[in-house]
Amino acid sequence: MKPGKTGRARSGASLIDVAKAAGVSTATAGRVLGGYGYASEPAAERVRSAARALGYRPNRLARGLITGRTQTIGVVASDIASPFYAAVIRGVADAVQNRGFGVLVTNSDERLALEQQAVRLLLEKQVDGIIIAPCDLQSSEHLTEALESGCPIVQIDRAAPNLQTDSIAVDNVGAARACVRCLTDAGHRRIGFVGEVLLDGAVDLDGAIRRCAGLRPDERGVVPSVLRFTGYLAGCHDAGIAPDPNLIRRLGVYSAAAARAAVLDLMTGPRPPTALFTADGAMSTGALEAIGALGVDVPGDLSLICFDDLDWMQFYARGVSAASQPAREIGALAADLLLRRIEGDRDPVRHIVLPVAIVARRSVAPPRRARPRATKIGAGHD
Amino acid sequence: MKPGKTGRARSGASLIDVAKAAGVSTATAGRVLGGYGYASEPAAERVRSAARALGYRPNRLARGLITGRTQTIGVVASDIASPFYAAVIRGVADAVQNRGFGVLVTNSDERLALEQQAVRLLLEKQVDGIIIAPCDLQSSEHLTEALESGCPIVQIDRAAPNLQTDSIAVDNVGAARACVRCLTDAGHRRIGFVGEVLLDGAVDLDGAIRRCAGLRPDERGVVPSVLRFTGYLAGCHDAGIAPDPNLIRRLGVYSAAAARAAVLDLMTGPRPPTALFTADGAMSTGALEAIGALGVDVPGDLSLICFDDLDWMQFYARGVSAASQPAREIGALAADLLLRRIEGDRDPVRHIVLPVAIVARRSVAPPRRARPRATKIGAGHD
DNA sequence: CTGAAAGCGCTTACAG
DNA sequence: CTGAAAGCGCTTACAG
Repeated sequence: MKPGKTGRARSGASLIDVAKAAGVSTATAGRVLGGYGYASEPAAERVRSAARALGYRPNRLARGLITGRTQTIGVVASDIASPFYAAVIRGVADAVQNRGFGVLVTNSDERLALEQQAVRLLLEKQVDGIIIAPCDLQSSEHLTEALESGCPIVQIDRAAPNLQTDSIAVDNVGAARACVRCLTDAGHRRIGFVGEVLLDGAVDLDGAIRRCAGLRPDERGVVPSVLRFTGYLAGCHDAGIAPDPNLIRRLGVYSAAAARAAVLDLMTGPRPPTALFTADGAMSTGALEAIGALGVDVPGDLSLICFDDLDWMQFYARGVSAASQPAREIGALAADLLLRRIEGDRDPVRHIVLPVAIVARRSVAPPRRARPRATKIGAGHD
Repeated sequence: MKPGKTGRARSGASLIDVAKAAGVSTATAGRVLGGYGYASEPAAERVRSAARALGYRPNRLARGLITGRTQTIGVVASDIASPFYAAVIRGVADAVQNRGFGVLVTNSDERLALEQQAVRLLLEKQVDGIIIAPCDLQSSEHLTEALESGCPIVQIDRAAPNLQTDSIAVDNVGAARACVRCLTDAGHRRIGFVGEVLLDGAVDLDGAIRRCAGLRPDERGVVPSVLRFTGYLAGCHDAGIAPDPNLIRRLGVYSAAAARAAVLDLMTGPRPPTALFTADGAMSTGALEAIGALGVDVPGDLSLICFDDLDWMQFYARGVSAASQPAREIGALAADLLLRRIEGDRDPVRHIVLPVAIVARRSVAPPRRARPRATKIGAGHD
C-alpha cells in the first residue's frame, strides 16, 4: 500500500514476479514478453498467463536503459498552440504511434535560450531523435552537439545551413511567386508586401532587394519570410513590375500589431495598393484586423492573399485567398525521415521541398473601381 | 565510434566517468550533480568542473528507474491538432516546463480503443500523471487501473462520474444559457439548435428535453453537448419560449457535414429560425459552411452564436458571436492540480467549473427585415 | 562530509 | 530452448 522506502511510488508486478509465478528465469520471461529470443510454447504460455494474472506492465524505462532506445521522439516547436505546429505534431504522432513511439513536445517561442533548454531536456530524457524548427539559423552548437552524441535530427520549416541533417520545408519562394502571379493575372499592378524579412547587413530596402533577388528556391539558412519576400520580388519581376518601396513593409518583428499598423498606414496613404500579400501568420492576422478596422471590402477596395502559418479557416471564412502549408504532411514526413535515421540509415541527408497549395477565394478578383474621390477637380479638401 | 555491443547507441560521459575524473565516489558525484545530499565545497567544485569538461549529461531514465519519478506527464487529447487541445497542451507545457517536466502527447480521436492504447503507452513509459479528456464516460476501467497503480489523473472537458479524480470543465450549461440569452435579449424568439446530443435511452425529443431539463450545471458524467443542450433549454425557458421541435437538430454524430445538412434543412424549411445556436466545434463549422452556401447574411437573415472547440478567429472574421473556452487556462490548471497530486497531495478531489467568455460580434443584432418574398399574394411559385 | 554496496527492472551475451 | 550472471546509469540507505 505505502510506497516503498526507496521513494518509488508505483509498484505493480515486475518481470521477476512474472518469472517466479511462471517458474522460469527472468531471461525467459523477458524473451517471451519482450518478443525477442526463443522460448518453448509451454513455457511461453505459462509466462503469458502469469503476466496476465499479475497485470504485468513492462517498464520501458528499464528497457530503454539497456537498449539505449526509449522509443520516444522529441519535437521542438515555436508554439504548439499555433495551428501550423499543432498540425505538424499531429502528423508526427500519427506516423509514429503504431510503432510504439511516444512524442515529447516543447516550445521555443522562437527564443534561443528556451530552445537550448528544450533540447537539453529532450536529450536528458534520452529521446531517440528530435524534430525541430530551429529559431536561430546561425547558433546551432547545441544541435551539433546532439547530433554528435548520436541523436538524429530533422529540421522543419527552416534549416540551419551548417547542420548536416535532413530537412523539410515548403517551397517558400515558389509559393510566394505564385501568389503574386494570381494577383498580377487578375490585373493588379500595385501589390503591397508585409513581412518580417529580418536581414542583417541589409537594412535599406535596395540592399534587401538586391540580396533577395539572388536567392534560389532551395536556399537553406534563410528564414521563410525572406524567401517569401524573394518570391514576391520574383513575382513582380515576372509581370514586369518594378518593386515600389512605398508598397513594401519589412517589419523586422513577427508581430500582428505591427502588421496591423503597417497595413493601416499603407491603406490610408496617398496611393494605397490595390492588392496585398502578407508573408507570415502574424502579418496575415494583423492585415485582417486592419482591413476590418478600415471597413475595407475584400474583395472590393482590396485584394488579399495571405501566406499562412495559421488556420486557413479564417481566410476561407473571410473570403480571402491563402497559401497554406501542408502541416500534417510535414510532420509525417519528418517523422518518417527521423525513424529511418534512428534505425541506422546512413544515406546522405535529404532536403525536401514541398509545394504549397494556394486556396483561392474571391479576393484575387480585380478591385472594384474605387468610389470617385475627387470628381470635382480642384476641390482640394474633403 | 561504433555503438557498443549492447546495442546502446549514444554514449557520452556517465556519472562514473565524472566521479573517476574528480577523484570521488559516484555517490558523491551524484549528490553534487543531482542536487541532493551533502558535499564539501572543494569536492563539489572538482565534480562540477569534471562534469563540465566531460560534457556530462544526466540520464533521466536511470534516475527515473530508481526514484520512480520520470518528471513526465502524459496528455490524452481527442486531437491535438484542434485549436482547443493545442491550446490546452500549451497551457500544460507552460505550467510544467520550468519544473523540469516533459509532456508526452497522444490522440484518442474519441475512440475508446485508441484511448486505452494511449494510456497503456503512457503507463509503460512511467509518466508521473495523466491529463485526459476521456472519450467514454462509462468505460473507464483502464483509468481506474491507472489510478490504482498510483498514477494520478486529471480529467478535462468532461469527467467520468465514477472516477475519483480532479476534473476541469467549463460551465457548459451556464454558457449555453447565456448565449441564448444574448439572442432573446436581441428580440429573437425562434432560435435553432444544432448539436451532437447523443443520449442513450432518450431517442425522442420529448424524452431528451425532459431528461436534459433536470440537469444541473455541475453535472458530471454528461458529455458537453448534452449540457449545452440543457443550457439551450434553460435559456429558452428563461425567456418564456417553449422549445420548438422543428428548430432542434440532435445529430447524434460529431460531424460538420451532418451539421451543414441540418442547417441547410433548417434554413430552407417553411419557417426558418431567425437565430441559431451551435453546440460544438464541428457543428459550428458545418453551420458556417451552410450559411456560406446559402448566401445568408450574418447578421441579416440570421443571427448566429457558435459554441466553439475551434479557433474563435474564424467566428471573429465572419462577424459571428462565439462562446469560447479558456483552453490555455484549462491546461495550466490541470497541470497544477496534477503536479500537486504527484507531490502527494491527498486532499479530496476537486471539480473545477470555469466560466466561458462570450465574444459578442455583430451577429446577435436582431435580423434585418426579410426581403418580402411574396409581395404578390397568391403568386404561388417563383 | 564521504564511500562501498545494493538495487531500480529490465536485456544481453554466454554457457549449458 | 533455458538460466545464472553481469550490467545499463543512476540513487539510496548505511556505515564510517
